[in-house]
Amino acid sequence: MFEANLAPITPIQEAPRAPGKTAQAFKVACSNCNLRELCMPVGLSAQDLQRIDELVGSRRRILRGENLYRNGSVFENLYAIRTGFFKTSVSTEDGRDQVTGFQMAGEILGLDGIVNDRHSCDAIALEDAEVCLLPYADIELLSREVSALQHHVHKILSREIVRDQGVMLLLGSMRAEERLAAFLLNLAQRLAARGFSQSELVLRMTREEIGSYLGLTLETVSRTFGKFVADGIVEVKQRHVRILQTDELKRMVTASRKG
Amino acid sequence: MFEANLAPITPIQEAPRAPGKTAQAFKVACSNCNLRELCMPVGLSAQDLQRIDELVGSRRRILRGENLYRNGSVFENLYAIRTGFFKTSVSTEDGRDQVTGFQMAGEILGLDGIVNDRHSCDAIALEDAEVCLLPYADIELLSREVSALQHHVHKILSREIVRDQGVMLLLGSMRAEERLAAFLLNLAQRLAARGFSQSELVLRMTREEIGSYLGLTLETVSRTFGKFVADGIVEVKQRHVRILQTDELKRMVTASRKG
DNA sequence: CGGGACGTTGACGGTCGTCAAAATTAGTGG
DNA sequence: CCACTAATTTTGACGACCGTCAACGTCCCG
Repeated sequence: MFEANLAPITPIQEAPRAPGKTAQAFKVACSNCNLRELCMPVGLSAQDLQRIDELVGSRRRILRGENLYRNGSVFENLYAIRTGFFKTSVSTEDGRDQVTGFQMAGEILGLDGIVNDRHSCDAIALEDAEVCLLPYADIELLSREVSALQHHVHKILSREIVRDQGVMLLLGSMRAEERLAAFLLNLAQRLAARGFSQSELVLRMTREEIGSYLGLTLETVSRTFGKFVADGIVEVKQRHVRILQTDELKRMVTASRKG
Repeated sequence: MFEANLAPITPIQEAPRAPGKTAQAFKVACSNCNLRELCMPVGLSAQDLQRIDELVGSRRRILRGENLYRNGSVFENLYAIRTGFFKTSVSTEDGRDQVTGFQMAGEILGLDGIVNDRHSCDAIALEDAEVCLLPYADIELLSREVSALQHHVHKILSREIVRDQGVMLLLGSMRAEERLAAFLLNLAQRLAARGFSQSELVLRMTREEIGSYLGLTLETVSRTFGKFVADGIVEVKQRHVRILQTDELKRMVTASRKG
């Protein structure tokens, strides 16, 4: 509903790594990346692909709870998520804050920074993560020469705008049950597009973060989960959710309030 | 709060026109347009400016109530508003709908269409309007050569994303009074940036459209206006609004719910 | 094992949605 | 220019939904 449909790709495989050993500084290569179909334009020539390989500067690891960037910090890069899970949130001086999205592998972070050369929200890792740095100046340079990249950048920006419209629809016109149903369906769909189960998912965020995203309190989120369980629509064990009746969730989102 | 601050420019002057006479097909010239500072990159060379002049195809008049484009229609152009006032709204099959924004002179419409080659919302004129057509294919072509244009397009897209974040904050965490206060301040600020009065404004939209935008019912909007009037914060005569205490409106938006 | 973060559940009340009716304005055609 | 109808706005009464506050339970990690 909020994201464009993505063709399923092979599940993400993390290279096994000896415990305690620091991550090797792999040379980044989009051409080999199994997230390529999510991040990159399709139908590139081998030559263009290589130039984009060179564009991607390096990777950065972010630990759970750390900021990838902060509201007000200088904007220099876009970030492609390789592994891990993020939230973005905006806040006001007086402490009100609002989660504006949850981002997973293959999605792009940092688009908010372009307009003012500074970021306008916080991006925080909800689990240990790794991102590819995409220096914005290089993107502009290269997309002047590779029109497929140019168009792809425009699409990524436009997709975010369309996603935001969906969130506004949710926040402006849905009730608690509809919001949570839409949230679960959206997560499940995006995970499925990455090769994960369509019906089984692990929430990476707290009830409070879900509530902030959906414009609800954590108590309402908890109670609504409870109602779904009582109705046999989902099973919930802490952050593990199994969707039993996808169609019922869809019906809730689609059903008009007045009908 | 939602839009970047814009330097005030001279008020918009419509060329006087004999009644009943159809609008002349003016040759568009951005270089002479008094909205230039809103639409266009700054610091262009005369040569680049001329090339952008040529990019702008033609103008189109939209009558009040007509669609500039519809959800699902093919995306071909961006639109720069020359005169008039628009709303954009998304809707679901079941009839739920949500106003996602109100747009005025100097602002750009159509960004949602880039990602899927089709528009994902409706854009409807709230008063008779005139827009400049910006063929998207030409924008891509030219912005490969004029880097200032390229960057400007990115900024416009990014600005919309930041604006949307602000709307999410509003819808997700503010109460009725705070929402309406933020709405009025935002309108007043944007009008002031166009050379209009900061304190006196004419609403181009119904209470229902305001409500849809703010995630409220039209009754709540009406009642909240009534409360503002009773408190001496604004004067309201139908769609004419005079802001008497800007600082009080600001206080309402800034004040934490919990404080 | 203990402390803290997180989640659940209950009671209560406020905000705002719903329904209804009246008032005011805008729009249309004679 | 006026009458008539539709659209918009206002106002009231009522109650549902969900926020608030509080207490308790559970999980995780050092």
